Amino acid sequence: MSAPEQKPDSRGRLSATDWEQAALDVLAQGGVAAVAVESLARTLGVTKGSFYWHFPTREALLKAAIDRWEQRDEDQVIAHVERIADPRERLRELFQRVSREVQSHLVYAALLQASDHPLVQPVIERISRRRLALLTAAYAEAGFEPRAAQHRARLAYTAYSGFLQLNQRHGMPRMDQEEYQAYIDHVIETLVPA
Amino acid sequence: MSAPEQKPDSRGRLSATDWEQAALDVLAQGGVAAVAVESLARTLGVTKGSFYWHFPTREALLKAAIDRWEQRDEDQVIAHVERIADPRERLRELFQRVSREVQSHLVYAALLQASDHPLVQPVIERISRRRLALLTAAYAEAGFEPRAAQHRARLAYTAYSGFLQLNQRHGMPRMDQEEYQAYIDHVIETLVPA
DNA sequence: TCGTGACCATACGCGAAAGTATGGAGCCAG
DNA sequence: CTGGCTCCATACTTTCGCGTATGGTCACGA
Repeated sequence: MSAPEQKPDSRGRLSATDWEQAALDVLAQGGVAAVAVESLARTLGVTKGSFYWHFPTREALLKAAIDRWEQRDEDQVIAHVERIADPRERLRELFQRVSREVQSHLVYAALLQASDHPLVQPVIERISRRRLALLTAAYAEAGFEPRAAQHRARLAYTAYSGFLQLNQRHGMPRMDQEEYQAYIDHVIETLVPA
Repeated sequence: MSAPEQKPDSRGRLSATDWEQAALDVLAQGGVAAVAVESLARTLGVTKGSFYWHFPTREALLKAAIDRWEQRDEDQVIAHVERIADPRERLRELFQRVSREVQSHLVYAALLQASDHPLVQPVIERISRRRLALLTAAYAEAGFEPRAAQHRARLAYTAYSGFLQLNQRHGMPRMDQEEYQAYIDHVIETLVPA
């Protein structure tokens, strides 16, 4: 999580990938605004001169990092989850993954916070559609009418995204593991047909 | 919504209240970042010189505007809603108010987006606690076990806040009035005991 | 060894937005 | 009519973060 780097090339030299990874780290914690080149450079132990060799602009880094995240984490989660047949299990797995794989969801929460940014707006829209479609299909498959499936999917998704929002920095007495599990169970019990 | 101002004093002179109101307007649409003094000054037809007479700093305006909003809208909504006896009606009324009184909820959505800001963080935390307590009490009153009431309240609140997030600028094919109503009905049907 | 290219440091320019200094126009009490 | 108070304009300084210009170092192949 906080290790120096992975490919020490020969002696401290960095690659574009290193910058993208570092960008994702600070993005998960400080939001989009925290992805600043001079700040990142200090974190990586170099100066701006390095950055502008690898990337033409800050936006380029942001885009590269987000694309990287979307491919690596997001697609992987979708692919894994959509293999589960039972929709009840599918929803459970989705919410369970919020506790494990914290990093990925922190990035998503950060992107949600900055959904007005012209660069993340299409990403959020894309992911929202995909996840909503996933949930809608699951509910339809579980016997819901098309209209009801859509509504229930929207409810589940907004509950998920609102949950991420609440468990951000702003207070809200951090739930412990036990209460969290109990909450997840309650959600599944409420949003998934018996 | 876009009227010049309400208290033209004698000839164009502004008061601190005018600035706060204008700040809330742009806050609802452009978020916290949109509350800039020179931009606001242009909107009001004056210059920065005016602003820094009424307020010592930009943060002061932000705080005053948010406080104003919290007292005027938030407290009023809470007071009105908590008078309703039936929790089913209480929840329905809460979600219904998202369509009417758009302005107030837009401000809340904007504040949610900027929940990392040191000035809005305590506000969000305060409001979240209050609304969660309201919902928890309602569910408890409706016969839920204390633990279940807390969970259901959390689910309802996160669904609400996530819903606000989805209906921001970022795409998501704007629901029309009919579909919106159908969705609300579905939510109530799902989250409120028969 | 030489030189070329990858990677980085240093120093600067620049634009946006906050905040400051100061003066001016209008109104009201005396 | 005059002094003072309120509200605002103009011009300036400061800060911060992006981006640029330019040169330096180290490795590696010919």
